[in-house]
Amino acid sequence: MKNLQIQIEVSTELYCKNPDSSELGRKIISTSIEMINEMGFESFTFKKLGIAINSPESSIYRYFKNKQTLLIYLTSWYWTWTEYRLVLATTNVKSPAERLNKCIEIITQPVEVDDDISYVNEVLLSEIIFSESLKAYHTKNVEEKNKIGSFKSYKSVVQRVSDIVMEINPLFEYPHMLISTVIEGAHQQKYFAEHLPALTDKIKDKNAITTFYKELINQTLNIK
Amino acid sequence: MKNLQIQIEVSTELYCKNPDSSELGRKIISTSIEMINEMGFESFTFKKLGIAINSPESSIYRYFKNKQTLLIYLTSWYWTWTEYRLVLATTNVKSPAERLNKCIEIITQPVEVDDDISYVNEVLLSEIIFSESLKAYHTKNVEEKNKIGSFKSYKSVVQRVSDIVMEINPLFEYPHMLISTVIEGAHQQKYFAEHLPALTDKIKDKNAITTFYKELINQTLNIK
DNA sequence: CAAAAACGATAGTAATACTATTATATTTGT
DNA sequence: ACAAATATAATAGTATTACTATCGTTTTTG
Repeated sequence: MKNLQIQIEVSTELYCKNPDSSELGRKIISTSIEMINEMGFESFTFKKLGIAINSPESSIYRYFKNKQTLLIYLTSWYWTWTEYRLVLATTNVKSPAERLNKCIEIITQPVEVDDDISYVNEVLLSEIIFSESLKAYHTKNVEEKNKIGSFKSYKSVVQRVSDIVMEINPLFEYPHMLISTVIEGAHQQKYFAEHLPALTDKIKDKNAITTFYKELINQTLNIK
Repeated sequence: MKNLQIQIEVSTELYCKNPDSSELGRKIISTSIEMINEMGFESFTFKKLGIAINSPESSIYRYFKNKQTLLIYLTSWYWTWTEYRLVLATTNVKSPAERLNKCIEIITQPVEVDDDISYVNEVLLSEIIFSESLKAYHTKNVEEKNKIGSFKSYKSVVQRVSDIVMEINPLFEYPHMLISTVIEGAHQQKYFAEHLPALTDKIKDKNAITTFYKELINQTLNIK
């Protein structure tokens, strides 16, 4: 059941040629995920990627307009995949509070096991999302990118979890604010723990961040 | 009382030559604040700044090693200044809950009036902090920058507000997480409201974000 | 008023983020 | 099986960015 193959569809606006459609395309995705993880998004370039996969830079440009679009592609893939995970984890769970709890776990924790089937390493990809995804939408051309649907899958995840919040507390005025605060917060806190520990607290166990945001939500929505 | 001049001291590690010490230095600061606001940090370059202030690019490099360091200088200035504002707003307020409330207002709202005395336009600077400051520490060399004290003033603000949280609820385990979540969250929500509204909620009045985070904190700490 | 420091003007470099061209290899429709 | 279409490799080239270096002139300061 765990290993059934699902096909992640990414909006056609996010690539020139679908990387899923060829060997080279898949190599571009899998290798870029590894490289961005190792060197960070700024240091990563198409030239370096070309050398790593033994293809000229110009071939990569046939798949992606530029490296920002590649990052958006990756985040889009991640959030589409994550929405599947949310659906899977919440179907047949009656209690909305329990469903919300499950969702918070999924959105606040990096992925720990790769399914080993596709060319996308989900563990490394989730690391990228946690540490680099905000660079996908913190640019001068956000609105343009947003207009062509670049952030649709992320927004969809926020909407889905917000819907559960509204189910629990229909009078709560800021469900989207709450959920995007939790998602972005969880990413940041992990980053702080690794690089700027003074901005966060001693992480006793690896679930501390999830625990914190669960509590935050339960208190805010008066659950239990 | 409002207009008494305070001298903001920025760590000497953050500049080559103190921009506060010369006409050119002050022009670099005031003009870069305007330009970063207008065009965003990515589009801003020392070459463009040089043209704007009618000085060669190389003169700017005599003050700042590079544009990232300039951004860190600006954020450092802002947080040092903000800590003064926090002190001013909380001295002689006995109730810690009331002090915390005041602090949340200050850290979640952009500045609205400039003191018109110094060469630093605080209104524009706070806009930069809200929309661009995360770029100051989201780089490959964060730890190196952190080691030389680049983020000291930001950490100091987080610490100060966390101390109030601990005063209110000494058993609360995650005061720094809570406060940095609120600061970063407020910045992001403002950005979302402007560029990606689906990730936030209808902002009825301009204090909606502050209201949201005040409530979040009050609920989390069981205040009132 | 002499020495030091700051500034302006100009030039130059390596890296980045692309675009363009053309020959070769591979796929695919019939 | 083969011609046509498509994909890729190889190479070259451009504009911009992020600097560094040099040097003559002005300004400051002890």
